[in-house]
Amino acid sequence: MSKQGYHHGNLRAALIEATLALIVAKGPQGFTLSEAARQAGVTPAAIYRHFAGRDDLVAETARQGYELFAAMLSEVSAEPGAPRVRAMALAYLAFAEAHPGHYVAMFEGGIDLARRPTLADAAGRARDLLHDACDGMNADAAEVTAHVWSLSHGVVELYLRNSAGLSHPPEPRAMLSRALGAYLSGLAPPASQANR
Amino acid sequence: MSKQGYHHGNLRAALIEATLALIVAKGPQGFTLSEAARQAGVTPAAIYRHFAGRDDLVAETARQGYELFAAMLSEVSAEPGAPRVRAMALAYLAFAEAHPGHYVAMFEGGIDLARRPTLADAAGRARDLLHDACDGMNADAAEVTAHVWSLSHGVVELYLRNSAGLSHPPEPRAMLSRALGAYLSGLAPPASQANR
DNA sequence: TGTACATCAGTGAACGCGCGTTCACTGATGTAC
DNA sequence: TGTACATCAGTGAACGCGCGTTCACTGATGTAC
Repeated sequence: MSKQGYHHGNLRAALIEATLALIVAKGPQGFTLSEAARQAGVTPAAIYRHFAGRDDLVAETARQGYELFAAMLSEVSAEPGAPRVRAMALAYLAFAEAHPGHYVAMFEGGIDLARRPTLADAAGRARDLLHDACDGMNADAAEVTAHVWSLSHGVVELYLRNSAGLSHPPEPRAMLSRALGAYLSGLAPPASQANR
Repeated sequence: MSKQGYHHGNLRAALIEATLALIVAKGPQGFTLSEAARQAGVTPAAIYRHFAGRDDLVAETARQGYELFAAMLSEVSAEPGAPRVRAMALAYLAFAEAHPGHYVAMFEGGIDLARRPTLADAAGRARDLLHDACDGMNADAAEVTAHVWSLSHGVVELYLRNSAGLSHPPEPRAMLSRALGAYLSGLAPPASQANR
């Protein structure tokens, strides 16, 4: 279906797919333009018809990751307040689990967000969705956003991707869920308990 | 004081120092054996008198980082319970801030803990200190350890090291402290409020 | 104190490697008439 | 339907580069007597 001769048909998409596979297999550092070309059945030089270079390919992969992530966040349908915040944190974990290549390109790819406006926009859109969900909680929305994102990100890095190096890491989903339970109930004023 | 001729005097220490400086300046990926040798005023081949190779040098740097980190944790003198847990989380942040080279070597250096027993030991010792502090809280100690570590790690990655890519990241110390406040008070049973 | 010698930390040249990128090119596609 | 031609996606060879690692070596240090 691909590779029907001289013209590839959809090299651009094939290269991004190869990038994802290589990043998953060998880490963001093990990723190589030459190998991506090889995997797509094409000469390294062909890549330059579609991307400005190595960084551009990784950045575009990361951008698609942010879009995907934002799409997952916007599909969260839990009722506003604590349930919605919790569902979004779990969506973050689910995203990292379901799309490890995108996740790594986004957070460990070494791409400078500041120098890539379209990437920064996509990242901002995802962050805004979480921020909106955190609005109306019993604290500053920006700070709750930062807390929830930090907690989720830490769980993903240390236990899902296991950079903690544990031989038997805990099940991240239930663990994150309970952490959020404690945090969100602690956010409520001391007298009135739990999340309304 | 160094470089008094043919013999360096303390090449091993100088190489680790160069590794730290390079990792801070160019990221764990930008670190190069050749450049570390250059910075220490020595031929690349000289490195092999002290380390088995590139990975070994980075791993030893990370190991010293874990030792340093454990030392900082063990100096925390806050009273047991919530205050101690909070002080340790803040010590994590302080460590990452004061020793960025060590931190990056430990968590972004791409070293496989499982294949380096001495490294894993050092990491385990640091983790045990946090675990001990979490014992006696109102929940499973291992889980509280994971929660607190995740939260601290997430704050460091996203806001101290700014992989969130924000142009004006929040002040991480106060932010982490408040997150812990909510989490720890949420850990207490609903009726009796706050941390005893 | 002086000399012989073992030890070993560092040299410097060389290696093979795979990388990202460039260049002039060529083959396939699709549009105009 | 057929032919001429512009477009452009891919080729393949080449480049310069810096890397990690090896090797036989040499110069300095320090110990034995």
